Amino acid sequence: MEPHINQKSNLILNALPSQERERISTHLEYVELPLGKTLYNPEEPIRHAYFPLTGAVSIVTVLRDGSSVEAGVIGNEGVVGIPLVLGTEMELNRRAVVQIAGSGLKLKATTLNEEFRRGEQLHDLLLSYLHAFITQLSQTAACNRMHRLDERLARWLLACQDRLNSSELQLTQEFIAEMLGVRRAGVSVAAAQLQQRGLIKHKRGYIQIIDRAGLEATSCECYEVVRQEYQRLVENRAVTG
Amino acid sequence: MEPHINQKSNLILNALPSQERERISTHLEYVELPLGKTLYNPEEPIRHAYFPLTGAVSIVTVLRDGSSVEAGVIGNEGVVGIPLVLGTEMELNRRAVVQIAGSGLKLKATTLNEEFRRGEQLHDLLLSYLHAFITQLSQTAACNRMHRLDERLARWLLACQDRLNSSELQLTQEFIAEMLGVRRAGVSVAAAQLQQRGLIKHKRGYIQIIDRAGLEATSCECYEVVRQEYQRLVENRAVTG
DNA sequence: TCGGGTCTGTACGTTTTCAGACAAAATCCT
DNA sequence: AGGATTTTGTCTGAAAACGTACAGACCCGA
Repeated sequence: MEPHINQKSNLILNALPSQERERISTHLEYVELPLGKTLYNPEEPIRHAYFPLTGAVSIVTVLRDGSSVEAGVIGNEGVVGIPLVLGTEMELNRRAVVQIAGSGLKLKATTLNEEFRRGEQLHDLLLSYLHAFITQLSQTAACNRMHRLDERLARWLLACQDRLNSSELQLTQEFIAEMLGVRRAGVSVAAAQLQQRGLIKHKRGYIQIIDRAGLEATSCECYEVVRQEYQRLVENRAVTG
Repeated sequence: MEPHINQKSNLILNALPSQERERISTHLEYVELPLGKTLYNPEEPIRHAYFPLTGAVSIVTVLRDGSSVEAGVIGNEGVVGIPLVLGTEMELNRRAVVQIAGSGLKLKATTLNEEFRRGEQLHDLLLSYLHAFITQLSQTAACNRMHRLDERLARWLLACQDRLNSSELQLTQEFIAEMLGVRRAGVSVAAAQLQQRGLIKHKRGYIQIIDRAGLEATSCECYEVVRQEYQRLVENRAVTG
């Protein structure tokens, strides 16, 4: 159902042919990804790419008034630091921040670039992943405009759980509000509503998903569309690649 | 100020070294891009890439209820059909539709792919352009959530004018509403407000920009952020590349 | 165990946008 | 010129989310 759950490995690295993977492995360094850690900021050079093993990293657009809105999420199905292979080492408007604590493997910017430019399997896998990420971005752009908060919250919780091994999330409403680009009080109301319908249970700094099917029914279509695209482009390749 | 205005050439093709450009040129076919023409639909194979010379193409996310929201715009600074080089020949959730009538050069999907995979200059230029496009998507995602309609309308009109040789746009409020993901009546009110402040003049199916500086002041920051990124990544390369 | 900091639930009036509708104006076609 | 069609301006009441505020609940460290 959710193939990228419960795997303590990175799907992109996994899909590499053994020779390529072994060569790259010698450059990989294990890192913890604690909640809230910033992997890069707008206008700062990106020094490493991160291949998450567990947990999730949020890519958020930062506005001039300091507010921020999540544009996409990256878990073990992807990699943080795509700009490095696109020929630039920074982003003007985005921050990468750990949303669910976990761990990953990091690779120096220059090494990633060299490997990418060899034009072997990593090259194609990254581009394929990128397409799925772009689908996520464009779907989120529409979602932010058209869908109600409760639908978007349900979508967001589902996407979180996909990157998690359990149904329990350690997140404050304040953090969620910043991701969804709404008031904290708004999240409070929406969460209460989901709980009242028996879909989640929540207390201070904690949300547990009780009824996943129910959440999927409440969520806007965006969850499903994005999931489908990742499955088509990343997970299938990970098997056949 | 707006280097990609007033050039009847495509910046990506322009930036190619002469040998590469000549080789590719033999495969290019001139096409008109009439207002409203659909270049591809969700879940349909993309058969050609389009390098606009004049006019602009809108990439819109299509939702299940048939409504749509613009995710990004592509003019002579870019190319329509990026998925082709990312290893897939379709998009699940997006449509490409001509927003400002013009013309372009089209290239068969397979040819683009072959050229891309040679790993020469086209490869790098497309990826560089892609990064700027991603910046546009992520900025729009935040913009759709955080900014008021009048600010977004101003932003949108500016982006249109950048792809145009004149200050006059042939567009109905209905069309604009669909791009911005709002009601037609909302656009009517917002446009009246901009006109009352002397920034634009509009009548049936027509908008003229009167005070560009004023529009820039009214627009949200998103216009400027995206413009800057295109300048950094595409236009500078077009000169030095 | 007590106090300070953090997090949550809830309230208020306000702003923005919505849905739907209708008539006036502009344009097109014959 | 006349009628049909398209486009626009405006109206109504309603929904959603806003900014702000405050008190209660919870948690942690001294």
